[in-house]
Amino acid sequence: MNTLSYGLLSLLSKDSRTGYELMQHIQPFWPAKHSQIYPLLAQLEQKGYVEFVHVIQSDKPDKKVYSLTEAGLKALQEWIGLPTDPPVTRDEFALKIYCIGLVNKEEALSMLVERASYYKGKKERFMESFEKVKRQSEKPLEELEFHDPMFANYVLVKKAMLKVDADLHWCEWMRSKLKS
Amino acid sequence: MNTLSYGLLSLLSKDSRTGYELMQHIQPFWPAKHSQIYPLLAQLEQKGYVEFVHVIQSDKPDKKVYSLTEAGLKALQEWIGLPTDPPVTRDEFALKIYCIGLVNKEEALSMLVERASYYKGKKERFMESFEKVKRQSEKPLEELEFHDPMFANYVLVKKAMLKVDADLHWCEWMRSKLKS
DNA sequence: ATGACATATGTCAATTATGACATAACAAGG
DNA sequence: CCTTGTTATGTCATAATTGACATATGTCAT
Repeated sequence: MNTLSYGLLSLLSKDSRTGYELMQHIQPFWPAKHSQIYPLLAQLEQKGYVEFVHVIQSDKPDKKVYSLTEAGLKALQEWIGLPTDPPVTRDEFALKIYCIGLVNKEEALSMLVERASYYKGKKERFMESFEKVKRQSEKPLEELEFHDPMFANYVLVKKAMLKVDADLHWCEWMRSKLKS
Repeated sequence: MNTLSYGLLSLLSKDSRTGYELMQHIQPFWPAKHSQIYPLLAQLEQKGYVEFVHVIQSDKPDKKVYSLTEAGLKALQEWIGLPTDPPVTRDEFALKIYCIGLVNKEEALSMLVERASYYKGKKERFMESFEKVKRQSEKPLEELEFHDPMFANYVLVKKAMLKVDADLHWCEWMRSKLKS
C-alpha cells in the first residue's frame, strides 16, 4: 500500500466516487494520471478496502462508483496515525532560475511573466473552489467545526491559497527586481 | 535528457562540484538520491556535457570533481529557452488533512504541532542559507545585480522563505482553529 | 574497541509514475 | 460532416525514483 492508495481511501471516506473523479480531485495533493489510479483501485478492491457498483449512463459512458468499506476505513485510520512523509516538490523553474544569469534580462523577464500568469490562473481556480465551498456550507466558513465534512475542504483551499499567494508574491518581486 | 540532468548542468554552471555535493545542493529544487545522480553524471560525461578530474584526498575518500564543458553550456542554454514544466508537489499530510475528521481533535492537534516544528526547522535552515549568502556577497543583497553570481542564490532563498512562511502561517492558523 | 556518522562512489532490483495506445458515446462548433 | 473535447475505463512499455547492498577512510563519542 503506497501513499497514493491511502489518498484514494481518504477521498472515498467523504463521498463515493468514480476512478475518473478520484483522478481529478486528488491532483492538488498528489498528482497522478488515470493509468496509475485504475490499477490501484483494482488492488484496493481485491484487498476489500473499497467496493464498486456499475452505473449505466445513457448520455455518457458507463462508470464504476467506488465506496469505502469498513476494512478500508480501518486501514485509513491506521495510516493517519503513522508518521507522515514530508512534502516533496520538484520545480524545473527554480532549476532554471539558478542559472538565469546565462540569458539576458528581457528573456528572464518574459519567463517570469509567463510563470506569474500560470500562478494567476491557479489562484483563480482556487478562488472558485473557495466560492464553491462557501456555497455548499450552511455555516459561515470561519464557524465550521472540526468534524464538519466541509471543514477539510475549507482549510485545504486556504492552504492552497496561501501557497499560491507566496508564489505570486515572489514572481512580482522578481519582476520588479528585473525591471530596475 | 531529463530535467534532473539539466538541473545538474545548471548547478555546474556556477561551480565545479562532486556528485556528492551536487546531490546535496539540488535537494531544495529537485530532491534526488545519490543512486540517481551518479549514473546521470556518467551519462552527461559520455555526452561530453561535463568532464571530471580525480582528486585524491588523504583525510576523506577520493572524489571526482565535475565541470561543465562548452557543449554542456550550450545544451543548458537551449534548455532554458524551452517551455518549463509546472512544479509538482506531493503532500501526504494534505491527504491526511482531507479526512482529519476521522480522528479526535487532540490527535489532529499533535499532528499539526509536529508539522509546524518540521517547517520551523526548515525555516531555520533557510535563514542560515540566507545569512551565508549575505556573508558571501560583497554588496548588500538588495543591490545585487541580475548577472551577479550571487543573485540567483539570493532570490531562490527568498523564494524558499516565502513558501515556508506560508506553510508555517497555515499551520499556526490551523492550530488556533483546533484549540477553539 | 566498537558503533555511529559524514564523506565519497557505485550498482541493481523494485517501486512509482508517465505517455502512448485502445475503445466508446455524446456534445459543441466550424 | 468532421474535428475537437469531455466523460469513462483499461493496458502496457518505458522512464524516473527509491531503497538496499557494497566498499573505503576518517572522526567522534561511548
